[in-house]
Amino acid sequence: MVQVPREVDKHARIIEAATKIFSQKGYFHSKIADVAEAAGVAEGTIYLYFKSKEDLLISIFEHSMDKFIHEGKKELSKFSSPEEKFKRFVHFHLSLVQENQNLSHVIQLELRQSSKFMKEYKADKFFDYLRVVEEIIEEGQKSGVFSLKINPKIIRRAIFGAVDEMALEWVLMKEKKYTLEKCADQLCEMFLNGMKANPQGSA
Amino acid sequence: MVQVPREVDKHARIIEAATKIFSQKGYFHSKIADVAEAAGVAEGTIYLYFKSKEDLLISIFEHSMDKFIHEGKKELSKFSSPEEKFKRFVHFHLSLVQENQNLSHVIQLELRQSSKFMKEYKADKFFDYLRVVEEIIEEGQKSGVFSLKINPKIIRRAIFGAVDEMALEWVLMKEKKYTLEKCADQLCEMFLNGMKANPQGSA
Amino acid sequence: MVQVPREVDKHARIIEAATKIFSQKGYFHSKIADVAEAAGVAEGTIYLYFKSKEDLLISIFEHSMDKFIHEGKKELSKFSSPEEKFKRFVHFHLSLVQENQNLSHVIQLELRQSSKFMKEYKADKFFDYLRVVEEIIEEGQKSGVFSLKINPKIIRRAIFGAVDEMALEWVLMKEKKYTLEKCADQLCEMFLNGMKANPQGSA
Amino acid sequence: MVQVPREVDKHARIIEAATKIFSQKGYFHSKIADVAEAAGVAEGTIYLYFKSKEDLLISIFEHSMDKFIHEGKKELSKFSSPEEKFKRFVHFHLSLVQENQNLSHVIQLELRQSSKFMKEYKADKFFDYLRVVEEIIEEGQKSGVFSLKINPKIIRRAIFGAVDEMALEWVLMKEKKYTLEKCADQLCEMFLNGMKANPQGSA
DNA sequence: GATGAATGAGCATTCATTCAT
DNA sequence: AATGAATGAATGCTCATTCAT
Repeated sequence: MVQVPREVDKHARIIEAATKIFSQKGYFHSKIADVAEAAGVAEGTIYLYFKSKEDLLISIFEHSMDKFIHEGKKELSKFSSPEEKFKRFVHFHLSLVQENQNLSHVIQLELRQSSKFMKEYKADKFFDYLRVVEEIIEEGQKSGVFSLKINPKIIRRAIFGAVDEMALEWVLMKEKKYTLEKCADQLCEMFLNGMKANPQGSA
Repeated sequence: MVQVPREVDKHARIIEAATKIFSQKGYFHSKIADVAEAAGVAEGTIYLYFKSKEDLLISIFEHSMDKFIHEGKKELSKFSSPEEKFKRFVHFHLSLVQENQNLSHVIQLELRQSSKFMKEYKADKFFDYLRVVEEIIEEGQKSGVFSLKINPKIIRRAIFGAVDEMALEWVLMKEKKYTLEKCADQLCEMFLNGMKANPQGSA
Repeated sequence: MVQVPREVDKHARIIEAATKIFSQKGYFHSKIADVAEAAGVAEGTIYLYFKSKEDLLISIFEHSMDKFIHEGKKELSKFSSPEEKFKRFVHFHLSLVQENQNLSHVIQLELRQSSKFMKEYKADKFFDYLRVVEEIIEEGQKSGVFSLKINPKIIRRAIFGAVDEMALEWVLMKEKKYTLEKCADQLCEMFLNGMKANPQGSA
Repeated sequence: MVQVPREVDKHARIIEAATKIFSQKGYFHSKIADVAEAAGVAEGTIYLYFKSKEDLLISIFEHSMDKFIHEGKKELSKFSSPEEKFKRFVHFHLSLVQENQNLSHVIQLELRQSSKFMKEYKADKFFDYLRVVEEIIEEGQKSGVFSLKINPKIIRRAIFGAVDEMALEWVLMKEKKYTLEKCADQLCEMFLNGMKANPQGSA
C-alpha cells in the first residue's frame, strides 16, 4: 500500500511544461496545444487547472516565488552578519537562476507581457522579494557597517536590477564567458564597498 | 495659426505613433491599424516604410539608439575625470528615460518580445551603449581612481542593470515618490564608492 | 419536517431540471453540467438515462405530451357539444401553458432547434395533439353546428397556431396586461363564430 | 463609363448566403466558413459587414422586414374595405412566405435562437408588422363591419399566429398537399366570419 | 448504478499582410 | 506613393461525451 505517485500531479506537470515551452518560444508564440503536448495532457485539461493562458503564465511565477522566498529566508537566517547575508543573497539569487534557467527566462521576459501581472500581481510577491534585500541593508545600517546615506528603498531596487541583469545576460549568453560565481563575487565586492560606512564619516 | 509641420516625414511619424501605441498597449496587443490611425496614414502605407510589424518595433530601437549614443558621447566628452563622466552618464541615462518615457517603455519591455531582436540585433546597438560605460571604467582604472579588481565587462552590465531598473521602476511608478535626480545621486554615491581604488590596499 | 421525496426517480429529476435550465438559458446555451447540477446528479449520470443532449430535449417533449393528450381527452370527454368541447380545449391548452411555463417555453422555442425533432419526431405526438382539435371540428360539422366549408386539416393548424401564439406571447410578456382567461374568451368567440354554420347560407 | 455593378454588393450577398445556409442547417449548426463560401467571400470579410454571427442573423430579419412592411402597406393601400384589406394581408403574408421560403424559415425558427433578438429587437420591427393587422381590425370596427367585442390587441396576435403557423407548416411540408392560396382562403373565411359584427347585436 | 476528471474536436473571431485601384 | 478593402491562416477556449474507478 505504498503511496506511489503513479503520475505526477497534473498541475505541476503543466506548470513545468509551460515553463519550458514559454521560455523556448516566448509566451505569445507558444500555443496551448504545445504546452498540452509537452505536459502529456489534452488541451482541455489545462483549463481544468488554469483559468486561461495568462493565468497559467502568472501561476508559473507564483508557484516558484513562494518557494524561493521561503528558501531564501531560510538560507539567510544561517548567517548573522549583514555583509555575509548580502553575499549569500547575491549568490543565492544567481544560483537559482543558474539552476532554473527556463523559469528565470519566463519570469524575466515573458511574465512582463501579461498586462494583468504588470498591473496587479507584481506588487505582492515581487515586493516580498525586494523586502529581503531592504531588510539586509537596514540591518547593516543599524549595526553600523552600512552607510546611513544609503536609501534602502532606492538601493534595494538598484541591487535587484544589477543582479537580475547579470543573471539575464548570463542566461542569454550562448557561450558562457565566465561563471555566475565570478559575477557574484564582483557584484558583492562592488556593492559592499559601495554601501560601507566611512569609519570617521565623510563630507 | 500655430505652425504645425504640415507633412512631417512619414517614416518618423509612424515611428513616433508606434512608440506611443506600443508603450500604451504592449506590442502584441497593438494593432497595425492602431498605429496607422495614430500616425494619420493608411495601414498599407506602413508597409511601404517597414517590412513588418516586428521590423517596426526594432526600428524604434535603432532609430533612437543612434541618436542617444551620439548625444551621450558628446555630453560625456565635456568632462575629463572618470568619476565626473560616470555621474554624467547616470544622470544622462535617467534624464533620457524621464524625457522619453514611452520610448523607454518600448525598449525595456516590448522590444524583448521580438525574438529576432533578442537573438540577432541586441548585440549591435545595445553593446555600443554598454561600451560607453565600460570605457569610463577602464579610463578610471588607468588613472588609478577605480580599483583594478573591477572587471569592466561584468560591472558595466551590473551598472546598466541597476540604472535601468531604477528607470523602469520610476517609469512604472504612478505616484512618483522621489525624483530621478535623487535616484541618480544614490546610484552614483554607491557605485563610485564601490569601484573606488583603495589607496593602501583593502581589508 | 415537510415530506420531501427523498429520492425521486432520477429520470424525472433530470427532465425537470433540463426543462428549467433549457427554458432559462435556451437549449444551445445550456450546458449538460448546468442540468446535472440542477438535477443534483453527476454529469455522467445523465448519459445513463439519455443518449445525448438532443435526446434529453426531445424526451422533455415526449414525457409531457403523453400526459397532456391523455388529460386533454379525459377533460374533453366530459362535454358533449362540440362548441363546449372547443372552448374547453382552448382553455385547457392555455391553462397548461400557464401552469407549465418553462415546459411551454421549451416546447415552443427550444425544441425546434433539434433538427432530429423537426424532421422525425414532430409528426407523432404533435399530430396526436392536433388530431384532438380536428376531431372536435369534424364532430361539429357532422352535427351541423360548424360550417362544412371549413377544412378541418387546415383549420386545426390555424387554431393551434393562434392559441399557441397567444400562449407564447403571454409567457414572454413581462407585465401581464390581461389574463389568459380573457385571451381564451376572445379566441373562442372568434373561432366559434368563424366556424359557425350559416343557417340559411352565407352572403 | 456605364456603372455596371461588377459584383453584387457584398453586404447583400452575405445576407443572401446566410439566409440559405441558416435555413438549411440551422443557425447553430451553420459555420461562418459555410456562409463565407456560399457568399464567395473570405471569412474575415463577413466581419467587415457584420459585428458577429448573431448580428448577421438579426440583420437578415431587419433587412427583410423593412422591405416587407413597406411593400405590405403599399399593397394594402390599394384597397379601402377592411375586409378586402384583411384578405390581402393574409394572401400577401402567405405569398411572401412562399416566395421566400429560406427567409421565412430563418425568421420563424432560427431567429428565436438569438437571445439578443428575443430580448431587444423583436419588439420594434415585429410590432410594426402586428400593428398593420391591428389597424385593419380597428378600421373595420369603426366602419361597423367588425364586432366591437373583438380586442384588436389580442386578436391581432391570434391572427398572426394562425397565419404564421400555416406558413410554417406549409414550408416544412415536403409534399405540398394544398396550395397556400387554399390556406389563405380558409383563413380569411374563418377570421372574417369570426370578427363580423352581428347585424342586430348578440348576447 | 454513479461519478467527475479527462478528452479533443470544433469554431468564432482577429489581424498582419497584400494588392487592385 | 498611398490607400483600405479583402484575405485567410491561426488559436484560445468550450463542452458534449467517455470511461476508469
